[in-house]
Amino acid sequence: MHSAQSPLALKLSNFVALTAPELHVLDGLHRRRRNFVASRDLVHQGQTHAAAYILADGWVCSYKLLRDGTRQIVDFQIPGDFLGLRSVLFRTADHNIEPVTPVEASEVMKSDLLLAFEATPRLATAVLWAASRDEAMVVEHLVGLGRRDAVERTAHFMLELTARLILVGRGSRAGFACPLTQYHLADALGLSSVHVNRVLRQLREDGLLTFHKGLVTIHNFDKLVELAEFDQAYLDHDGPLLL
Amino acid sequence: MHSAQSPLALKLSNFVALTAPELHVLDGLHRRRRNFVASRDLVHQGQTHAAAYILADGWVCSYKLLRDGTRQIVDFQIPGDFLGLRSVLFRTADHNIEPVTPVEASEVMKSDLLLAFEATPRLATAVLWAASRDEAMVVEHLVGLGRRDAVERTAHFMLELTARLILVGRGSRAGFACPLTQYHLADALGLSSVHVNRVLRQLREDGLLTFHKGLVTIHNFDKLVELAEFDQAYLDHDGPLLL
DNA sequence: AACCGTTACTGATCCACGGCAGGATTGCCG
DNA sequence: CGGCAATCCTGCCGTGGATCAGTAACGGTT
Repeated sequence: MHSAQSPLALKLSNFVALTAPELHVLDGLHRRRRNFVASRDLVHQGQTHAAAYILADGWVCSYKLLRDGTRQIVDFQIPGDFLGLRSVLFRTADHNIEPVTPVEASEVMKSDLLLAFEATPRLATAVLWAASRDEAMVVEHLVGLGRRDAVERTAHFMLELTARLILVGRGSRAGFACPLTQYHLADALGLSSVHVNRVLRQLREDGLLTFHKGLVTIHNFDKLVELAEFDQAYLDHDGPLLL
Repeated sequence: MHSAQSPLALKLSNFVALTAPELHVLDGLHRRRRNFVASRDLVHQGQTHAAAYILADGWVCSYKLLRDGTRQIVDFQIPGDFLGLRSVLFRTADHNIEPVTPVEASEVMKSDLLLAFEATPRLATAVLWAASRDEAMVVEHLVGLGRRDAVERTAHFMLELTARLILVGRGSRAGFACPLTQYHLADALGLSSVHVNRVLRQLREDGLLTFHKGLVTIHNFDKLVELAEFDQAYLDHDGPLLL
């Protein structure tokens, strides 16, 4: 048995108090460790039969490539997140997945997952809950791209990351370690990298947040939430809150 | 037994050839008919315990409201689509749902759905497939908001609608009946209604598509696909293609 | 008929953001 | 040490689309 809890177990324990046998089953999913280097695509558009993974360490991003060479990052995955769940259930992948950092992940096969779910239904519910939460975040992302200006959008994005990282014990309201470049931010936020730089400067000058040297420092959490119109519900989960 | 096939049955039959008993089960979900008038919200943000529906006739939209009064429409639902699946599985709704037209829908309860899935696993797979397809469309929508200009985005959106409507027999490559106003388009595309108007004019002047009097007429399908960088895979499904 | 609400359409002005171009900083590698 | 590649940062100018401020066309209601 591992000494430290996996990020996934940590995340799920925010929603249901997991029993020892459940934790054990979860642990069983983490055999078959694999490592990937940064920047070499892990999955690419059109690929059939990609595997699914649970991220143990490192960050990856899922993105779509456009004809003119630009790309739109749809989502980042951080430790504890599932990776390519959809593309394992269904035919070909419709997007690319690229490691942002070196990545450590556990390959999970469809059958293993289904077995685990059968053995521990509460686990299945918790995973579904987490997946549904991720989907809600994609929707928020969409809303941001459509209706928020660059500053609000960036602030919102940072808060979202904060909320997610807190769940896996890798961040707090004071900040977190962030391996993203300004180019990554640009591709995710639908901005040019030049403009991202300006936005970050403004956030810094307004005393809200600093993005520097792989470290995001939040100086004024409440003002940031106010500015971004961030839904606090993501953060206010004092203990397991599942049905 | 109903004389005409339900839009949902029609849609699913694009992916799996449904057997008579499967169709029967599907039909059973369509008891409990309900009607809604246009424009009065069917579900609103924060509402707990909203029901799930299968749309039989009419269009609805799901949107998020922002502080400044603007809104972002995340998706439209057309006949054959599920409605609020997520918000029935999980606690409170995080978005609003508004009928665009008068709507006829069948209320489905969690238990009914689960029973139907148990009885006919292939049905469950088909529904999952459809849901996953919808999710992919939300992602495409996101990409459009982030990285496509107004004209491309509008063109892409129209093609997406076309593809979806074809599946339920309410459209063709020549066009479809469209109850949306230019304000709806604006809220979905992240544009001002003024600009939507200009974009539609340009599409019309370029001989690509006309949006007039509740009718979308496509004049040059191929050029539209080219302009919007639309993924033809959505349309090329000659017969059931599911595992 | 006169009235009203909704939707479509247009022109003038403004500004958020993109594109380009160049400089500074860092870290890596021989 | 010097050279190279990322990444970060900034100034200047162009532009896509927002905003404002209307007009026009169309039911529907009384």
